[in-house]
Amino acid sequence: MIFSGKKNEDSTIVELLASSLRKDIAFGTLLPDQKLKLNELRSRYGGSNHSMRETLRILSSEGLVEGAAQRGFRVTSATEDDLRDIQLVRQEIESIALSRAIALGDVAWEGQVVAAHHALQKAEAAVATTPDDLTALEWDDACRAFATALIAACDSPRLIDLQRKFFDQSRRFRLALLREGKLNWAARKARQKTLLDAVLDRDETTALALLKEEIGADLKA
Amino acid sequence: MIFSGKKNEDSTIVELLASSLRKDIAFGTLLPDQKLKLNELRSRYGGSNHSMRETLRILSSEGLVEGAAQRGFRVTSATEDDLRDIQLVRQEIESIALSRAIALGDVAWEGQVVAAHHALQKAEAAVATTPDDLTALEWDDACRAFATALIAACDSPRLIDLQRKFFDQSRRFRLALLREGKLNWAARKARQKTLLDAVLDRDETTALALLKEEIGADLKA
DNA sequence: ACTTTTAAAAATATCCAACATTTTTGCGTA
DNA sequence: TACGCAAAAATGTTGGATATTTTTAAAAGT
Repeated sequence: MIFSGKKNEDSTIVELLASSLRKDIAFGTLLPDQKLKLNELRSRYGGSNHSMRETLRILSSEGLVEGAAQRGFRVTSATEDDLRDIQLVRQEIESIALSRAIALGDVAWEGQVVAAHHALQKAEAAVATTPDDLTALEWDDACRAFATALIAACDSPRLIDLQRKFFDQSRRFRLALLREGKLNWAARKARQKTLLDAVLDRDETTALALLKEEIGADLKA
Repeated sequence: MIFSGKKNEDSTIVELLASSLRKDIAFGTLLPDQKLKLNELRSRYGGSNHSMRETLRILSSEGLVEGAAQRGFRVTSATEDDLRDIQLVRQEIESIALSRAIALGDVAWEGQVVAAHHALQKAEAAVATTPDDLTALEWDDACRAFATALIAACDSPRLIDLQRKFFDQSRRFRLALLREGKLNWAARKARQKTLLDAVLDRDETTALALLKEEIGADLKA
């Protein structure tokens, strides 16, 4: 790989804006329920009003932002109920997908999973010691990569897409837990290892239980 | 209700455009994989450059259209694989939601379901005899309303949203089956009635099995 | 004081016209 | 036939202008 790991696919302005806003929503710079006025956003992030509108449409489709006709956009709220709902959907979607992946996956898939798990271990260790923003982002990405790898072999583009979407919706909550130091690193490490082993053993029942637990622990202290 | 049943919520141009395009995609006026050039669309549906772009972003978030950076938009393809995938996701999502609804629903919910079933019966009878476009649309809406009512009590806004989204993705396929006269009205009627009864009896196992069958039959001849 | 009304300000939604950049197309040449 | 290049087409982006709607603030009436 010549151009290093993190490929910056922001080929258009709108995608660039979307990335910036996504990050700021994840880190809480833009708070839940905050009104997103076009001109304020433009002076902060740049871009024309149309680009910004398009950006907000995109974020809206990702569930990070909500728009109402004639009334503009606001950051999606993040109540206890929202958290529960996201968690529920993630558990269900990823369970279905993981079942299928366990049934369908080949050796190449197993390789992906092992690699993603390895990267995740490193990232967790790193963020546990030095929890700055950049490390946090990399850790969060590693979490996502692991979750994605687990279901990569599910043979359903739409399930994969849903997994991605809901993981992104859960970012805010996970990063908040990290910030508050409420993550149990030892327990996570053990659970992730056990999950990995169950997956490699094609032990569906155990794997699903652990996956649900992992998703739950990811979002609630 | 003063303003009759079908509330036209297209308060903005973009929403209006989106409705038009949605309909044309559902009916196959816009074909799968067809390139959607902004200027062509504008001369056909009206609206400015930006309104049309925003519209396409919306449809894109609904899975009806796909966009690639610098390469514009095209109607989402509709292969056998796509059909299978949509069907799979619908079955899984709606199963989860229906389980929850059966567990959580109250009498008011049962009422909704009964009402939606009744409307569906009428709509199926109507479309079976006079299959013009308008009747077809009303029938399709009744199908959606029934499916929506079934899961309305699932207490998960996101599951409800997913149901809506994937139902809309499946429209094209269902309307195609209708056009080709491949729907078995008698079997549908019987199945829907049995499903209704199972739901009212809170017989989860039977209800789920029938729901999956119904979704399958809805999309494959 | 407390609504209700009204007027002003702000914000959203839309359009037009222009331009830079990228992709696609058509054609001539090796 | 395949290749490369120039022309044409299409996308992405901007700025400015305007209509409409929502929000805010002030004024009026009870």
